Amino acid sequence: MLILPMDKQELLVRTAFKFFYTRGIHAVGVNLVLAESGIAKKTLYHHFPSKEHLVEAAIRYRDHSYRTWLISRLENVPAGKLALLELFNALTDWFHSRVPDIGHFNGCFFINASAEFGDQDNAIHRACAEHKAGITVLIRKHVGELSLPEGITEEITSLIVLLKEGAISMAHVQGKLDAALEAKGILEKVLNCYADK
Amino acid sequence: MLILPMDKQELLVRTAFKFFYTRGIHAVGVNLVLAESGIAKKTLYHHFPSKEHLVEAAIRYRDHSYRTWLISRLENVPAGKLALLELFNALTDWFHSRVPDIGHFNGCFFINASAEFGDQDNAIHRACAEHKAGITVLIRKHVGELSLPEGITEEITSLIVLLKEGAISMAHVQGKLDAALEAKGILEKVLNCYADK
DNA sequence: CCTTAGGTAGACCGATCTGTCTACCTAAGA
DNA sequence: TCTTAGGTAGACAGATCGGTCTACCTAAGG
Repeated sequence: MLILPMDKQELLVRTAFKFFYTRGIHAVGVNLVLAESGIAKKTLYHHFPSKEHLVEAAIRYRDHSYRTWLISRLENVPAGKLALLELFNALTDWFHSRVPDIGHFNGCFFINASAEFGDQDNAIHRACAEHKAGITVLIRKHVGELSLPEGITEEITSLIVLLKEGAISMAHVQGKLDAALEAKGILEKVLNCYADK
Repeated sequence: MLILPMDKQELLVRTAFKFFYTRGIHAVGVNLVLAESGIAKKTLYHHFPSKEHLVEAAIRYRDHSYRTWLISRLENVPAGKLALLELFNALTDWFHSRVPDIGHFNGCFFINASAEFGDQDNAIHRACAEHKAGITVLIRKHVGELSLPEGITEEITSLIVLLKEGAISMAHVQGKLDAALEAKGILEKVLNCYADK
């Protein structure tokens, strides 16, 4: 019986992500990642030319796992309005750290990383912006299921994205873990408003 | 004629804020702040027992200047709905770096600082949360001018805060500098919805 | 068994981090 | 004018940073 050797590159990325997410990127040195993962520095620099590339890999890793989680949440309810409301249920579970797949809540990794790399031209910042754009596309697709006029579809998409981002901020900065529930209540009301017209 | 000696403590705080805001807190060493301000390290540690205390001073400084700016913006329009919409005009000016008082836009300093100091119990994080709570109080006061039932007042306040935080996130992470205008449009529609009922 | 090639370990490098220390400089009061 | 106290300057210390280098270890092929 052969025990498969752990893929060290993936272990590095997962370990790096865990620390970058919980403690911040500049605050975490590669030595800590190496000590925790039991991997040698030479091996890290064999796989990644610099810490920055490790950070980018951590961002791609989180982008994939977060997106995968969110997609599956939205797929498991009937398309349309219910899926849009489910988004905020999912956020609430995330805020309360009830989603093992994506770990203990510590704000949005992409917002946090953008805060540390504020320059819009920075590769890390750009990767964060692309993640957000991808999530917006996902949301827009679900809004499209409502079969509203295109202008309204865009407007609802904007509203949902703004509410979502706002809820993440309030949950993290102020510890208002039910911010997404507030947002959900508001969204319901507004959707009814649109329906009445 | 006596030339008043520059208050070195204030110069330290202003210089520190400038760098912390534009480059991040962990990414900026005290040596850089000292070199830029021309102040000696001993003087810094005479006024502040540690870098962390300097960071807290920078946060208090920003809290004061930002709050002062926002209050004056909201005071200069008729109370009520116009003031609420003016909030988003002010945000738009901020995002486009058209407000010299508060400098070039680089996201919300308090969100950024919270990202670097994620622990809710951390003094820096708590100071950021208190700033946000203070701004929410300010907004609630203006919503109160609409003389709506208390529940509705709270709901509108939540909506505005969520839209504001969401707009800040989108403006910084994705560079959508007109996010506050989108939010304003949505707010107008929603307020009309409430009025119709 | 021997060779060889490539991944691995961790000592090491110069730079930079926060924070300390001594020596000095200046201004106020006798 | 002399004393004295406190703010100031910047060298310094010890730790840690990102990144490099040499020595080694292991597994495959002849």
